[in-house]
Amino acid sequence: MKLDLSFYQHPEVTRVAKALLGKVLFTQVGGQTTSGMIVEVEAYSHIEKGCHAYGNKVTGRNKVMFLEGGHCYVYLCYGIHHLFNVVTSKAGVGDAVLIRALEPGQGLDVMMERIGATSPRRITSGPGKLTRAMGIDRGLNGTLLSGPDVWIGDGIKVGKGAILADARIGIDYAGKDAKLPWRFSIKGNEWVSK
DNA sequence: TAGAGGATTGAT
DNA sequence: TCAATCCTCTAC
Repeated sequence: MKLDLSFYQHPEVTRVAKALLGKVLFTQVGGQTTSGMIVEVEAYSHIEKGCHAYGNKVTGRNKVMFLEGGHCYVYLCYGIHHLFNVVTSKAGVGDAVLIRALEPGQGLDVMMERIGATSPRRITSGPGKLTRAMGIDRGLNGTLLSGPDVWIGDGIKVGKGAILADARIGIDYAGKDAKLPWRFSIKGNEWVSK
């Protein structure tokens, strides 16, 4: 069951980020269907420096972030890794949630083959790896999560007490905004990134 | 048009 | 701790 696009259009990006924990991300790429439960996310809002949309600056790369909630924002980092984000809020705002880790579900053998792993352990534990495992690349940038290629479905319910909030990773350049506790994960889940 | 740097990862 | 690796943004 795909989530309704209104799910993503809530004005508080941190609330959508927490609500995404326990949901299941599906992709259908190259005729192969893969899925994984979301266990770790980070929220990014246009009001803070860690975000590509900071200062309402629209560029060729980040323009997808200013579409309405429910779009995919996929971009290349360090020339090597694709990172997968879900745009939230209304059109013109510039908020998004980065998916950092999944617990593998359907299509395990396909994901292992894409990573080149022989064991399912840690094949989706990190934002760059999960996109490779799921077959996500920039061809999906700007697509809608209600489409046939990538979507998010209902999963398990994660209670407030089971959510761990921490500082985000790899954005030291953002100054004090780097300390915002906007990384959310499912407490004790073994698939969370290290 | 050139130069710098990045929401990462895996090897040293 | 550091290199891989290339796209994006900024400054000239």
